[in-house]
Amino acid sequence: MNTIPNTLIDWYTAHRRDLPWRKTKDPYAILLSEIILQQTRVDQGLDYYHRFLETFPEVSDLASASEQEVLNLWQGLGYYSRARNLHKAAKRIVELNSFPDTSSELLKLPGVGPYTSAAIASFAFDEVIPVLDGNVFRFIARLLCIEADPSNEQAKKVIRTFLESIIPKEDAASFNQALMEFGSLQCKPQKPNCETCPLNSECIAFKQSKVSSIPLKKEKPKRRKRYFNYLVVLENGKILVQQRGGADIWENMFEFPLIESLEALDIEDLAPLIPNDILKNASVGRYFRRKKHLLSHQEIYSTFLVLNLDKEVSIEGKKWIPFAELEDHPFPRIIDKFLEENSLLEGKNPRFV
DNA sequence: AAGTCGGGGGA
DNA sequence: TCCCCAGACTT
Repeated sequence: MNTIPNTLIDWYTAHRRDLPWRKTKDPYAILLSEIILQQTRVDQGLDYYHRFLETFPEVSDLASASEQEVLNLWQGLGYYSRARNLHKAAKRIVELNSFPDTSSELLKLPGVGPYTSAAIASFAFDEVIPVLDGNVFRFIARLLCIEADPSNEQAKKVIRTFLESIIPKEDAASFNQALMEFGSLQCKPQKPNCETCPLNSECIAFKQSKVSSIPLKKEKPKRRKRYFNYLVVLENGKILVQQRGGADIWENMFEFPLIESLEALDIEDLAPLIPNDILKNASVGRYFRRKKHLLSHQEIYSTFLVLNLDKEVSIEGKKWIPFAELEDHPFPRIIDKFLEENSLLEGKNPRFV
């Protein structure tokens, strides 16, 4: 008889991608990969995984780094609370003197939720527990024809119960890998290849022609519009930056002095809002008009106004850094793009000066 | 239970 | 443009 697990494992053997975190049992490396891959496609996270392992080969290396170093390495990947929590988790593991080796202990680590704790417990410690990520939800929801969206806790419960009833006691890890890989490559979101699917005869959604409508989609929240007017304040090869606070996007990351407004501002509207301690010594340089930057819940319109100072004045809550030290500071993409486009990351004077 | 947290690749 | 990605945390 050909059970679902057997079918999946056979499919996996034939179609699996060669991914680095599948070649190790090191719980730290697996933790790293799982955190990086939260809400992130494999090809987007791959380089970060290698860089983190190279920079911090062991969990103790990560634990003894500064948060700024960790955020700096995470720069560009998004959802930066993952980096801050990963750093906290590493410190916790070092304190514990041993790596948590059960899903329930792993669940206590910051940034480690139901999916990630199950994944690490399964892949690193061979615990018999099913993983339930977006790929698995989609696959099983279609197989059982569960018309719900992925945030539906009741549907997750049904799916978990089903998975627990079929998960093999021996090599549950391969079964879990196969589950996710199948959801990702075969039972994919758009245009799944149902005609050649080895499970189509058992797929209720397929029989009922409901595959394309499962899982249900949640109505997308509207993006809040924000207007970020950045001041690019320069003086003798240095630039003025500040660190962002909490309770907002990009917590603890750096940016230029910011004037946020509820509406789009013209440069005439902006001028009177520039802090006096900056403005009084400044000559106004180039003005970069609005660009749009999309986040999942926000739509940010940015402008950049260059101000050249003739002497370095100290400004409360902000610090001057030489161009060459920009690369040591974690910036959100909106700032990093500006730095790139104007050659500021090369330690030279920017293009517009 | 709903809102918030990034960024990018592909259709 | 829209969709969605190896989700978790806060409110």
